[in-house]
Amino acid sequence: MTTTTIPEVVVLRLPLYVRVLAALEGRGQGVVSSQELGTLLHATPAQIRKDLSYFGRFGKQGRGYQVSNLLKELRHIMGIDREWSVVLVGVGQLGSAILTYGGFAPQGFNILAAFDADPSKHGAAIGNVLVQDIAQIKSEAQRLGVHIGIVAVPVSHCQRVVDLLVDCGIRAILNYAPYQPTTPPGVWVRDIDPVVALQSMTYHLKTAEDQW
Amino acid sequence: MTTTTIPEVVVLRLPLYVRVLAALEGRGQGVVSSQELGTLLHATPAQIRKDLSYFGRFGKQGRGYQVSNLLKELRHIMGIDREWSVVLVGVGQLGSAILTYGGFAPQGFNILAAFDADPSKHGAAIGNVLVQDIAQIKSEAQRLGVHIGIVAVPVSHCQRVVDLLVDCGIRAILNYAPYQPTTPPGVWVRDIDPVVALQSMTYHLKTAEDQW
DNA sequence: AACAACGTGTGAAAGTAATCACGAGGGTCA
DNA sequence: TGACCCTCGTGATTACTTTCACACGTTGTT
Ligand SMILES: NC(=O)c1ccc[n+]([C@@H]2O[C@H](COP(=O)([O-])OP(=O)(O)OC[C@H]3O[C@@H](n4cnc5c(N)ncnc54)[C@H](O)[C@@H]3O)[C@@H](O)[C@H]2O)c1
Ligand SMILES: NC(=O)c1ccc[n+]([C@@H]2O[C@H](COP(=O)([O-])OP(=O)(O)OC[C@H]3O[C@@H](n4cnc5c(N)ncnc54)[C@H](O)[C@@H]3O)[C@@H](O)[C@H]2O)c1
Repeated sequence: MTTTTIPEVVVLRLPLYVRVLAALEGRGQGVVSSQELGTLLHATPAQIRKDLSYFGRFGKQGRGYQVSNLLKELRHIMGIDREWSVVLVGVGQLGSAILTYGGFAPQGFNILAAFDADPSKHGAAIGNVLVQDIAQIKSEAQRLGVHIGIVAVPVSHCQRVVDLLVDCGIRAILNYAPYQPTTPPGVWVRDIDPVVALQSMTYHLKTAEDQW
Repeated sequence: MTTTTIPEVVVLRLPLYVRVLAALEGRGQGVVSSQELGTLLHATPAQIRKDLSYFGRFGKQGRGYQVSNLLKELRHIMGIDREWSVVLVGVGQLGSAILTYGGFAPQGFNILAAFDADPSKHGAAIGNVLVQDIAQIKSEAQRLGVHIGIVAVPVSHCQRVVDLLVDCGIRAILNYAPYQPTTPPGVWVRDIDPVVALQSMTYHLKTAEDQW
């Protein structure tokens, strides 16, 4: 058995592949070439083929890839052909918006519980969940069999909340606080920070301006 | 004049450098070594030094970097020592949340106007801005001298809205729709999609599970 | 003043990732 | 059936990134 370990860049691209394949399927397209996928993904055909070849041989020479089949395979590879249990920590402005956002559940990410440190929020119902005391998180997380945590607390609390989630056995964390928490090996973190995204663009805007 | 072009990976890291330097400054720390920065950024000291060396020689041997000075320099390099004018397109659930989020203005990103296609939203005041008709965007963007656009419309409208922004002369776009729009060269786009972030983690969760 | 400890800046080396380019098949149609 | 056009999968190549390792300046100590 030849288990090559997959480059992380490839793993980061897989969800994008799934996203466009799902769009193609929704549009009723049966077959797609690496050429066409490349155009849709702003990547070269060679990169698409190389990426997919890490996982198997899904295409047919002379034709391309069968959309529905490739989609099914990739979903399985990524582990998104199943449901994942998610908890949210921090039910403020952002946390409330996340709870009412309808984009997670259809993708198999079910936010089963929400926790906050502020007692005045406990018992409130937002989206489909009841806000609970953060002190309850360990027992609840274990009871619910939670896989993933979403962090929406102020920067100053980010690290301690992440530590808490790790202590609950959670090994994947989506972090909205503008801070990179430290985690033990085997715990995955993705940070979302729109300000950082904006700032990496102003560098280019400025640089374009500068060459007068 | 030796103008090496800066690797994009480096540009993407600069905002993170600024973020931790600002925290260090706020905490009153005067000097920092590449070693310590590396720890805070989960990077090697060598990488920090190499990254900074693209832009100049900011450190002092045997000591490290003066926090406030390095911060000032990086802010200037990134073009975030000034104000940027931003418009939002799509004032729905997410768009409204963005308008009321207090995290952009302190970093110099001023959302000056918001546009929506739905007439029933026109005239509404959300955050500090009035929602206007999308038809007005070109004249308004030009009047306001807008640099950056934020897109929060449904996927189906993403490409056309992006095209519109480009037509307004905007060359930096923060896109929240789960779709990668096509843009002409010289236009910068950053996509934010929490689902994609989650999906790239489930791959690892699944893989960890699989090795029983 | 000599020495030790420290930490930068940077070429060189090692490690990753993207692209090239081509053999091998699949599909189509006369 | 065979000629021709497509497009995959992949080793080889090229390009890019990270890490190494050390000369050299700075600070502090005796
Ligand atoms: N990435 C993004 O798109 C984005 C957008 C908005 C806000 N943010 C960030 O998200 C975070 C929250 O922002 P917000 O506007 O919702 O702030 P907020 O103050 O409205 O909400 C924070 C919530 O976290 C709770 N909290 C604090 N410490 C806690 C703890 N230890 N355990 C559990 N709950 C705790 C508070 O009680 C509060 O309800 C901030 O870090 C902010 O910078 C990110
Ligand atoms: N990345 C994220 O964190 C995140 C979170 C939530 C939603 N989203 C995405 O953001 C988008 C908006 O989500 P939402 O929940 O706010 O949806 P929504 O339906 O509440 O809002 C969309 C708004 O866009 C407006 N709109 C549509 N077409 C337009 C056009 N051509 N010009 C101007 N305005 C137009 C609509 O009138 C509506 O007000 C969706 O693509 C969604 O998937 C992303």
